[in-house]
Amino acid sequence: MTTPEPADALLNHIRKFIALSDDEATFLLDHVQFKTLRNKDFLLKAGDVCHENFFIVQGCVRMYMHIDNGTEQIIQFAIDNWWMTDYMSFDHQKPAQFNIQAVEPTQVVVFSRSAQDVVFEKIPRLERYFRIILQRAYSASLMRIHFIYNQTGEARYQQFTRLFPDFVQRVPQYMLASYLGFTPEFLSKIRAKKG
Amino acid sequence: MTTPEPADALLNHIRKFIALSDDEATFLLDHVQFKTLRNKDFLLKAGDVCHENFFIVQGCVRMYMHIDNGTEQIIQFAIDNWWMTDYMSFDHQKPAQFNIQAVEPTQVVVFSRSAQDVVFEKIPRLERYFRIILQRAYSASLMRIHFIYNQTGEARYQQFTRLFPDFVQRVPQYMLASYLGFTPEFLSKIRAKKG
DNA sequence: TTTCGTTCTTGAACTAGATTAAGTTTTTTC
DNA sequence: GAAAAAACTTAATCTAGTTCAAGAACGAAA
Repeated sequence: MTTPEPADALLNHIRKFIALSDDEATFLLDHVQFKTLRNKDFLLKAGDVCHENFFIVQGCVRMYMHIDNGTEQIIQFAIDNWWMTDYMSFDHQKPAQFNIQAVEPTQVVVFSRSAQDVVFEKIPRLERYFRIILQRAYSASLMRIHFIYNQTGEARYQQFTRLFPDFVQRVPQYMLASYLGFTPEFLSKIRAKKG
Repeated sequence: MTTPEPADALLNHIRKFIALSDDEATFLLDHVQFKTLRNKDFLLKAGDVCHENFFIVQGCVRMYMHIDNGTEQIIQFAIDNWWMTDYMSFDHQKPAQFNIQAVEPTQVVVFSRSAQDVVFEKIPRLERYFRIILQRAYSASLMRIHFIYNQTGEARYQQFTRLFPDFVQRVPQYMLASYLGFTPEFLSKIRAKKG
């Protein structure tokens, strides 16, 4: 099985939600760029204004923040077919709070704020696509808050490994711990228990 | 100062984000209902399919879930000028996980799923409005996850009272505790410290 | 193969917050 | 305005998860 063309990955995903004529697809593709990232390459650094939205064709990126004690807090991962950006910065064109960085070799589609304005003007239906995407992302993040509040760290880890067994292999454990909201030491302890 | 007409409250809010002609406004208003809730009235009960999105004109509602031990987990509050629904249920037309209930006398605009389909068809620009709203709700909920992970319960309470001093008065403390992710007993302790 | 940096593990001491169980105050209802 | 219900407080005990500190394993580079 071959890796899909980045352009096809994007169009296929959009067409799961809205109809898009060939002309519209061409217009859209004329307004995006394709980019290949190595591990640890940055898409956004905290403090910079975020001018782009990113669609992950293949690979994995993380959104994170530096906190007080010199450590990092991972807010989110994005894998194949997810959009990721710092919407706060993207929307208001103010300095970003978050970093966005590849955690493995990753292919992305880059959709700039200015391109978005042009494309939405020409293809208003595309707003619908993003509305639906955001609706899902939003409700997923509310469910995540629910789980954070009502499950122990251990239960969250078990659930995560059950839902994304392959993904757990792809990122270092300390990143997983940060994403799940506890320390790497505690994750080690959880794993030790069931070996 | 008089309470704004519900219809005006909705139109004013929409017009902060997109242009809306008088004809479009009329068309939209023909497809929504207005509803007045008493304290504890339900907009949605877990298990039912959610067919509506709600705009809070004035008042306050909470979204919550029953959990294992007979207690309740509050996921979200919505006050004036916020939309609230169970997007998971609304989107897929599956049974809702959440309850949505008034916590004080509240006026809402009811925008049904079927009306939404009709209205989006006629006024595609409105998708833009919801896209922007959702973008903000989503990024706010990511920030919330960040704070849950990186601040103590006490710090979250202090921050919340600083940001929404009037709101703290409006809801019972046990609801605030649940929203902030700790027990009512712990909230009592925090408050005792600084009296 | 050695070296260096990064990631992972283990254990002991500690703390934020939960739980349980009364008791008290406030609000609602008849 | 009494009774019942709902909301809040206090204190003792308990635990999930942190912090600190050291060492072990792994991987990349040279």
